[in-house]
Amino acid sequence: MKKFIDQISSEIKQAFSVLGYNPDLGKVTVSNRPDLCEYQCNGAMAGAKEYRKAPLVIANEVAEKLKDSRVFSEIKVAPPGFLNLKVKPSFVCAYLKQMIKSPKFGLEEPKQPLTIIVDYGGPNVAKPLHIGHLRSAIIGESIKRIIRYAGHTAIGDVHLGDWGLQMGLIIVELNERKPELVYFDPGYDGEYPAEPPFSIAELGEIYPFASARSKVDESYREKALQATFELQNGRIGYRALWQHIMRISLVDLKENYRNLDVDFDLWKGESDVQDLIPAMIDKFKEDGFAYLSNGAFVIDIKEETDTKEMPPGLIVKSDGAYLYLTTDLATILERMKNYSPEMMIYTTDKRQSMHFEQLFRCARKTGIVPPEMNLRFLGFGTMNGADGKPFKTRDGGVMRLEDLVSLINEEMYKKIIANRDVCEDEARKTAQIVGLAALKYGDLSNQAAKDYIFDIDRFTSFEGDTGPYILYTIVRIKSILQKYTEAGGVINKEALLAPEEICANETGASEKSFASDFGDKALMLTIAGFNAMIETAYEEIAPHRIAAYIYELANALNTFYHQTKILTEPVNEKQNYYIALLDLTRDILETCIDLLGFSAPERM
RNA sequence: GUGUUCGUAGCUCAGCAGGAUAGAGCAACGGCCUUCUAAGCCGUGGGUCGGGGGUUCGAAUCCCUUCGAGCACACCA
Repeated sequence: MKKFIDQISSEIKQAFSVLGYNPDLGKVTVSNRPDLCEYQCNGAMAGAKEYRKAPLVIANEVAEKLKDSRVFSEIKVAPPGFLNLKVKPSFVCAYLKQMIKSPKFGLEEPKQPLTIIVDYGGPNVAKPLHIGHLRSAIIGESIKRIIRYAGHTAIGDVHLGDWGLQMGLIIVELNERKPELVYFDPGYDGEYPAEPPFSIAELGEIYPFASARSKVDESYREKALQATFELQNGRIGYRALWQHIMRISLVDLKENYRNLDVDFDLWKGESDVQDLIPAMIDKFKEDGFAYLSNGAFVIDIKEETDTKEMPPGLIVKSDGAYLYLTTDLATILERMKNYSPEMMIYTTDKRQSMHFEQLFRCARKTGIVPPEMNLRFLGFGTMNGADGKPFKTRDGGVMRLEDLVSLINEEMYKKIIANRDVCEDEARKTAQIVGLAALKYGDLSNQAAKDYIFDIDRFTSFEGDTGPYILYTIVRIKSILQKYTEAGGVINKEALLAPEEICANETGASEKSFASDFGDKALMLTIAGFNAMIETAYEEIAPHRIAAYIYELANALNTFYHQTKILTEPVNEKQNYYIALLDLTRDILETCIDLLGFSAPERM
């Protein structure tokens, strides 16, 4: 259904048009002076020059034309030519009723649904997930859900880093520690053991150790590079070892992502496209895109309009090994073949923007994707500690994701038992739900591209613009609705009568006695903006739009809540109306938090 | 050096296809619970939107310039 603001706009546009002005001048925006009006139109000022008339004259003409409008209860002209608008409660109620009947609260389905691949998560196999992986998972998951809600097909791919140097490092380190293992014997031709020669705990410890050593020990690093090369070229013992690493790690990764309520459709990785690479590179050479430079194969991607140096894309290293770019290109090739998507979105740290610029240019230039293909890089900022520097543990190390999650859950648990009388089990469960909301909302309420300060005290606070505050609002609504139905009430979703209709049944009450200028009007208008907000969030791929919206909606609800006694309301029509409004607000809030990737408990 | 992102209240952040008095939250201060969850609501104080130019009737928002910060610049991912 048409957006609320567009419906208002078309009313004004028509007036402009009838008066002989450009209808586009009638565009309406939400007021930035809520003390004066609900919506405003600035078209009279914008059109003054073109029509050589004073803006006030134009504005007055339009206001005169609209004085019997079915939409507006008030149209005022303010110098130098603002049109200040208030909407009739009956008009808003009618809109809300229609929202309730429409799927997705009136969000229109796209004319052409797209297939969009969202590449996020990006964990490296055998490396423990740390907080650096958190943002990719949280943001990507939300984007995927937003795309789906907007009516498109989204395919989430975790895109594992399972084929790079870290594998070589692990192999070399393992060789140092357990040289007797058959995997390292080139002459071995028997079956390899089914049981892995290490535990997940060992694996988690081996990588950081090896990585640190490779940075100070040149020959060690050389060995790791060599092992990486041999793994990629099919050394059978290394492949067997790699299988073990993969199996153990994946179990752990899936567990971690499940705890974050992050879910991937595809568990593809760099290794999955290795078979495609040789042919792909041959084709690049054949077509004249790839050429030899300093012993490596590169693709030139400079463009005439470039104002910066653009290094060529490196496809094959001088030692014959492949790189990030190679694998990513092959991945695009495979995705095109399997899913023919219209768009691909990559959610990684913004420091990789150069890489993606190279990747996208290579893909277009070599024809792997058609020129009109929408390839988007959504780089996010660094998560910093309270000091503004990259977040570290107290002893200066990188914090593990699971440690961070339990830290927050513990904090939540303490607050819950301090404030409410609940049993241990429920407190733990609630802490987990609220903790995840705190974490995700804290992240997603910021613009993704910016760095942000991760402040555990702030995020886990129940006050202000936080996840827990949003959940608290939802729980409040649920509590009232539950009491209402327990007392025998039946929720009638469509009981949204306009105040004048309710007042018709109530002697002596005026429309002003409630609704028109009070909390519930603001609440209704916020609700009416839902579909417009979702459209923006999708177009901008911006979860923080949703966060801002639900904060506004929660505020409107709480204001309404405090000035209205709902369960004790004696007039039936009024109470039904309140209940319907609460019910709708809860539905929308829960829909929105689901798009951000978390949920609300029944009580907290 | 080249490019890029960004400088908004004491702190953390919104607002940026130009609009009226620049908004929230935290922190500070003051009110509101015998009645639907006070983890809430209402209110007060706090800002030359880094500086300087320009475009415009009108700029935090667009353009130029300057200062400051982060990040990236072929054989890691």
